[in-house]
Amino acid sequence: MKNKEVAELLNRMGDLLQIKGEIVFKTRAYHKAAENIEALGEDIAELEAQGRLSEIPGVGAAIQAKIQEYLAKGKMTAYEELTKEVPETLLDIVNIPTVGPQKAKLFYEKLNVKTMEDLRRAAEAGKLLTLPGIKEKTVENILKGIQIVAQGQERMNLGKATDVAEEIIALLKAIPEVRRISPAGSLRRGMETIGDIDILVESGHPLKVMDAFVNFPQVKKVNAHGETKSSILTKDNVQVDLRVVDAKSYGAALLYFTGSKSFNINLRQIAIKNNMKISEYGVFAVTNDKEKYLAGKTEEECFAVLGLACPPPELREEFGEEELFSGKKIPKIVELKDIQGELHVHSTYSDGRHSIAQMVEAARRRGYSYLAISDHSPKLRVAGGVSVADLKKKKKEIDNLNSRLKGFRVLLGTELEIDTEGNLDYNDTILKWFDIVVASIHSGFNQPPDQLTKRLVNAIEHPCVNIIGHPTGVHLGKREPYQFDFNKVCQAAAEHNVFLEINAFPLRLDLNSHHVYYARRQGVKFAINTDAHHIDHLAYMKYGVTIARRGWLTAEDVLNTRNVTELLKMLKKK
DNA sequence: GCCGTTTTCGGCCCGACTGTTTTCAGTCG
Repeated sequence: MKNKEVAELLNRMGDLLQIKGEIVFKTRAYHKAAENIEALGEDIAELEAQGRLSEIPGVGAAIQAKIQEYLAKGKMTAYEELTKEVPETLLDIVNIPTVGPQKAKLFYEKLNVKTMEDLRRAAEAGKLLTLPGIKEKTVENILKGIQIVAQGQERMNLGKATDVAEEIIALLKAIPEVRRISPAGSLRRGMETIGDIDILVESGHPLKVMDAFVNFPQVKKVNAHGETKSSILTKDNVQVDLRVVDAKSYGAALLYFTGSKSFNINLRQIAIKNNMKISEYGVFAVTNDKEKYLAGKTEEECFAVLGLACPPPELREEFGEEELFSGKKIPKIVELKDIQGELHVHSTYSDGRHSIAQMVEAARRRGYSYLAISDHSPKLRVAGGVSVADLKKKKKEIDNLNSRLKGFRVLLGTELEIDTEGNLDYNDTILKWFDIVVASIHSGFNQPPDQLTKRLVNAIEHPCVNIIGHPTGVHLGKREPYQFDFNKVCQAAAEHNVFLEINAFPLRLDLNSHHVYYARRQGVKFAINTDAHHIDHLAYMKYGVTIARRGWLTAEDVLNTRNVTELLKMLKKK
């Protein structure tokens, strides 16, 4: 799919136009079109082939022609022309915190600064100070900004962000002046990766809360310290932004700071159509330039005056927008308490840290009624794949446990290796011993997409395979997903009643929410598993449920919301 | 450059913080 490439190019074009000094609405049009293309569930080349490019919101005649040229010839003349006027390297400069298009333009035009290195030298030589509106403090911030970019501040996964946020929130809660408190931003929406952490507090004494916040022991650096908004960098380089508002604005502020950006813009437009205005301070009726406060104490109240139901934060994303603002009732999406068991965990039979009995005990403590112990198969040597001889022992151990346990069922599972040729580990006779088979790829990530697609589809078509484990192989921030035809895999999975896994391990979160949203519309069903290698990992289930919610899944769409009888019946449907 | 239930022109989301000014521009979310 060329969607990402096209979006990237349009984004760059928007940025360059901004530096060039084009009107903001024109540059915004490029960014808007890029956003919509990135959120597209379909292949943009496919849309073009069907003559449906103009159906993409924000794509009009001019941008459409540019996309067509790029898809046909692999280049965009307008972009190439533009880079002759505005050097591409200025995009790196805009990326520096505190430096935006205006300053980049100024530095380029007055000092011929083209690269980040040029800028650093100009700043250190004091040349920037000769420019209007630039004094020592600005130069200092630019140099700091360059350093931050050089360090490369990475996005963290949802698990780490949750841990950091919980620690800070616990400290804030201990301040007597803090009343309501909540995470906001991408963390509250449950995104797979988080850039910085937003926290919202209700308090009548904002200054006291802010002063305490910027003096927490975790703070390495204070970026901003105001009455309603402060921003710090923690010792492990996580940016945390705190906003403090009063009771009558808390709901409106929570709504606003939760986003997404695109969701907020949609809401504001709905407000305008109804002669209202919405900001972080509340929803207001607007008549003859006068504003009257209508709502703001809670999110529900704000949505209600706009005539809308309050959507769960996980749904407030661009890719579900059409469905969200269609006026149709929002379905009841899956919750953590719907989960009745897990189907992909490891034990000491392969590379898990705990015995089957210990894993089962931990699962029972979580209120589950079943657990499939799905250890690796022999071909994955590094993970101690289970030999056939050990498998017999394992089966006996599980049978013994089941004869003793009441109201709980241990299932014999396997995480079955799909080898580089697309063959499965264990022969068909042995595969029939398992209650459940999770087939996964752990090798040959760099094969051509066709080959990877073939391996996955092969596995799906095998009569014993029930689930495809961590379907894209991504390790967030560490390893790119392997490339394959996701659409073909979805079609095969839907056809053969094979469930795609939402792997809840924070490093993976694979499938991601885009995949889930798209696959659900292809008729795919899912299983949410933690891939636990330790009893503590079972707690990661909440992250998997978050991804499922972001993909608009109901309990119906998820295999392990069923009780064990229904579960086994569904597995037989292959 | 896009878009339309006040439509084919004239709008296009809103506000805080910083650093520079002395009323504001730029950046950020």
